[in-house]
Amino acid sequence: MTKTTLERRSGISLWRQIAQHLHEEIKSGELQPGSKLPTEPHLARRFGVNRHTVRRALSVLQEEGLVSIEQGRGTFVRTPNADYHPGEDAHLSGNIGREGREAGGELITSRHLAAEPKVAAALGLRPGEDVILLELLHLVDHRPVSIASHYFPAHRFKGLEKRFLKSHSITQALKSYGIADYMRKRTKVNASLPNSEDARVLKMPRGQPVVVAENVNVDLDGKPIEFTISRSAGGRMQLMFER
Amino acid sequence: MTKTTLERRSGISLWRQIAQHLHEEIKSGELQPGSKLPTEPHLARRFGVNRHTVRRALSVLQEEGLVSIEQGRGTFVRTPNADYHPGEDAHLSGNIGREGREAGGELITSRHLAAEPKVAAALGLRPGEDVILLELLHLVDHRPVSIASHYFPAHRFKGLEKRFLKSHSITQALKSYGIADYMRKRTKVNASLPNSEDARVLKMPRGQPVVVAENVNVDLDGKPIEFTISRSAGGRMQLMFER
DNA sequence: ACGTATTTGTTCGTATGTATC
DNA sequence: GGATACATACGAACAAATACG
Repeated sequence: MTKTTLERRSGISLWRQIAQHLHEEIKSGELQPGSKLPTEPHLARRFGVNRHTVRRALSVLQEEGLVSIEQGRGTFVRTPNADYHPGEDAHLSGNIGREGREAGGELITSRHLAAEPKVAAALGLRPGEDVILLELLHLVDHRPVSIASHYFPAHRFKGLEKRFLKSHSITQALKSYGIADYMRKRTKVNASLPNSEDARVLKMPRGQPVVVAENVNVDLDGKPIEFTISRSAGGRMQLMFER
Repeated sequence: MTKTTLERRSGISLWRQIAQHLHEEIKSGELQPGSKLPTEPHLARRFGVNRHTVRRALSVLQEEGLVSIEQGRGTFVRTPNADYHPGEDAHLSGNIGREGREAGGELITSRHLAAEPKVAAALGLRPGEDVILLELLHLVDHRPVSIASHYFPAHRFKGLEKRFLKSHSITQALKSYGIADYMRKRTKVNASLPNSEDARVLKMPRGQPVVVAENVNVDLDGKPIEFTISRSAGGRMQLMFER
């Protein structure tokens, strides 16, 4: 048992430090999935804190889904579910129009950045290529209901930010590049807890989930022109797919 | 300050009882949105418990989004966000096939019950009318990914449970009632945290959100025949709407 | 501007209950 | 039944953020 020292009166509470420490040990593989963590009294001695402090940290890991705490048995590293990739047998399919996206919203940020692998793959680019990000806040009745990050290949849409501001409509801006029409190619829907920034902007508690929808729009030739990730406050609005 | 008595060693922990009590006071409107709750020491005296016990209960309400706790200021009833009903400007539309639903799954429960208002409205019945509930667990690679509650009007589909068990397919069972074909009318997608039962069945932590999809299927005359509420483990599978 | 009271946040200590091994 | 391990509850003290005179 190596005693791990924490920084006391550092401004960061001990349970947060412990949670972060254990989080990293799990993510790094030092603590293998399925393995049993040391007992609470053991961890308390290791970190030199009270058992309550350890319990507070463990409850955070449980909420994150990293461990499962089982009374009388112990605390175990959960088998990650990231290794599962949804196959053809686990999805719904259909055609989605592009209604609703015209409403646009308030522009939060607009900048260039290097495409992360996920964005690059969606847009058919190489990771690191220049992309434009427009981040819009969607308000309904003066209440924020969703944030959407729109990514575009920069080489094809130089100056998109300015053209967007003229009409305040993505569709209009794209038209000025000769994109007469485009269509939604794929939409993936998922749920997660909001990061602190999204929670703040959406004025929602971090414990309340958001619906995350990712979709790719392609032009009439089938080339990807836009990748969107939207986060909608759970309970505040509902994505609706209607016939 | 009216002292509220709790049931000690009733099998339900004190903090749960307090959380439920305050939850109801908020939902009933006894505690108005924006109003300040009594201080923690005050609540502790009122319920005759330690301040820690009150804090545990308050943290639950905070995670539920019912209150916001602010250091140095107090605890306040949050303005509810349930008063927003998504309108035409806040939805996506499109056609959704019914692929993926054939995969069916393992039957968890099958019973009759009185239609709750929500179910009744979806099926075009009066609240309290007899409905059949089939609850299916959907497995992929031996891992549970979603639970779906399927509601049917009982008067139209007598003995549906048995017919379902013969083919293990809802579509097949409906065919035996002369339903040649039917279609998805509307799908609403949302996110929430799972109840303890769903979390247990899906083998997921309660802190991790689920995607909740509600949809109504109608026959070729447009009459509702099935109302489905599915809960999918966030991160484990993705609903996919594809062109 | 400052000090003080109020209110929530963190940490420790202790005791007892409940589930599992 | 006994030992182990997590769950609940109480009490005390101090820290940190806020409100107020």
